[in-house]
Amino acid sequence: MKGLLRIGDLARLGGVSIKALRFYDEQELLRPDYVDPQTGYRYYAIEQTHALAQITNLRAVDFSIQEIAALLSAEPTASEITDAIVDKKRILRCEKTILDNKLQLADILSAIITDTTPDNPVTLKLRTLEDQTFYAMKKTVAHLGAPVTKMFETAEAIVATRKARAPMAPFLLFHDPPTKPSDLTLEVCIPVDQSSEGLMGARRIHGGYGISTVYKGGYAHTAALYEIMTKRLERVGLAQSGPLHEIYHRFGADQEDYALPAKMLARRSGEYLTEVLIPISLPDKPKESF
Amino acid sequence: MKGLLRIGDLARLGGVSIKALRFYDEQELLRPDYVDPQTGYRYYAIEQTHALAQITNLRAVDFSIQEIAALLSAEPTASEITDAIVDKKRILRCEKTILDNKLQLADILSAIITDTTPDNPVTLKLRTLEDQTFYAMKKTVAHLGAPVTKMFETAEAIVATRKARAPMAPFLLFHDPPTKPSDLTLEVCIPVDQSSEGLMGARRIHGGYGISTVYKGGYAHTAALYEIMTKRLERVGLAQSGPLHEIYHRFGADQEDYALPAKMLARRSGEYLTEVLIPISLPDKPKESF
DNA sequence: TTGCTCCTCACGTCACGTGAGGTGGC
DNA sequence: TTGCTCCTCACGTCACGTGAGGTGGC
Repeated sequence: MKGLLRIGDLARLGGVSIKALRFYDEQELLRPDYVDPQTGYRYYAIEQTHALAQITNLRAVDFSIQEIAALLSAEPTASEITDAIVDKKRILRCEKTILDNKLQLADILSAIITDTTPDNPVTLKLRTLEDQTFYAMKKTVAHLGAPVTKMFETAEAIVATRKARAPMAPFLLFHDPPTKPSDLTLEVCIPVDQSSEGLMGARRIHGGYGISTVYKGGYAHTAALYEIMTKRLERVGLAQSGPLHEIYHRFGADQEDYALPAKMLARRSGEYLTEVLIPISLPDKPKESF
Repeated sequence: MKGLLRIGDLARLGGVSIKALRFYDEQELLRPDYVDPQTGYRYYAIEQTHALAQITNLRAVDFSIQEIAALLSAEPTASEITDAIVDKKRILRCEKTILDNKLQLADILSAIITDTTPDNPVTLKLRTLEDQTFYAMKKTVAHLGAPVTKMFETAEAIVATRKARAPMAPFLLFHDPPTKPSDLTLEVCIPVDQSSEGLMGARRIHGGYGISTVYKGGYAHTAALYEIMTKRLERVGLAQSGPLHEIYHRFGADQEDYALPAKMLARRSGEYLTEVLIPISLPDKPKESF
């Protein structure tokens, strides 16, 4: 095969591995100019260094093999390729933001861990909060307990009549510290289907980060945990960026017509499962989608 | 199983999938508190939410399952964990730099592609240059041709006597534009083993980026290609950051005692394979190792 | 009882890398 | 002829996701 390159020659010229070339062949991305039917040896023309360069150029900026195949098989114009590169740059910037967020979370995690002492062993969890749609009812009440239960019953009943309940835990937003003795402004939140965004009173929370911890038993613990957590945030230099969330993963409810999954309910308060969550802000917000 | 969580409960509380929990079980990272021998059902204690939080916290900052298993199985102190996080941050920063480089390369690639016209169809290849050790001989010669051949012969012979030849293509650095009519300062470079760094005249190039193209045939093309490439760099706003490289992938050589692989050699100049490479600089340098 | 939860396989992901075991080419 | 190159399987990577097909639990 005079004038043709063997696979190893092209690999060296193109700065790729032989295995990569065999893979590109298999993927029909770069077929050899000639394959010896006897031996299976692949032979490439010198001009194929340019085809290979196109592939490696795009690989160098994170195009996948599939993307390259789709792009190049259509005999693209220069602007079609540069448009694709613009799209790819957007993705690369998203990935940078994700890394930035991880670096921030790493600092937060370090701080939290360093601050964990034997007399303060609560394991705090970094939480990523998803976007969420819920039905909200906000009120200022004299105290916790019965008035809040009433609010939840009313809210759940309203959502139930709309058949809009999403099977997620309901939660309570504290617009005042839970240690405040009276006139607490609270917001009862019932997750609803995304399709119910038009529902009166429906609200949407956008994603973010928080730290949280879960406990079992009656609600007496929340105030104490909140104090521990806010003190740690202070020591660690983190700012609370929103209202305290109390999330009811398992709780008591008398009425059966709420359309709640049975596993969310407990008969005795000793079986309750409650998450205490404090939102925190990172300087850069995560991009949620590519 | 009173008081224990089923896998779905823990998944919801921890914000992970059931599949993830089964995987952590299989990896012996988080075993259920109890497994029903009849049904295989996994049951978890509520305290395991904290163990799960440790895992998800580390996962959130890019620790692998193996790393987490190794770290947590040793009952680490707080500072052992934070040390590991510091290491991980270094890696995350490296990955950010890599993304930055890709973004830069994307701009360069766009510019190169946009600048490709029918009367200027040379496919330029983005090249990543590896660190390389070579034997270098620098001289100012009156013209190309015989004096350069002589330099290569001398250099190859010296390297051959040391048995230090690395099986890579030799190359020539142009410290003047190849279009200069006389008194060209050139540097002949013969790749040697890394172990030969102490060799007299051995030099090391550090990695970087370049653009290059390969051609077949006699050396008459280099000057013209250099002109085309530098003009394109100018139009595109890129700065040449080092001497032109002429890399001899397949070339003529009379003597047999150079210890060169036969496949590097050609009998007729029509069979020569030569790469013309211009180094370019990116604002940020790549980190070569983690 | 029905529907929901859980179970265990088995396979897919992405772009090759790493052998194993065997043959072709100069 | 020897050593180098090349060939084709087959398997591994990483942390699960996606079914298939079947059973347990309230």
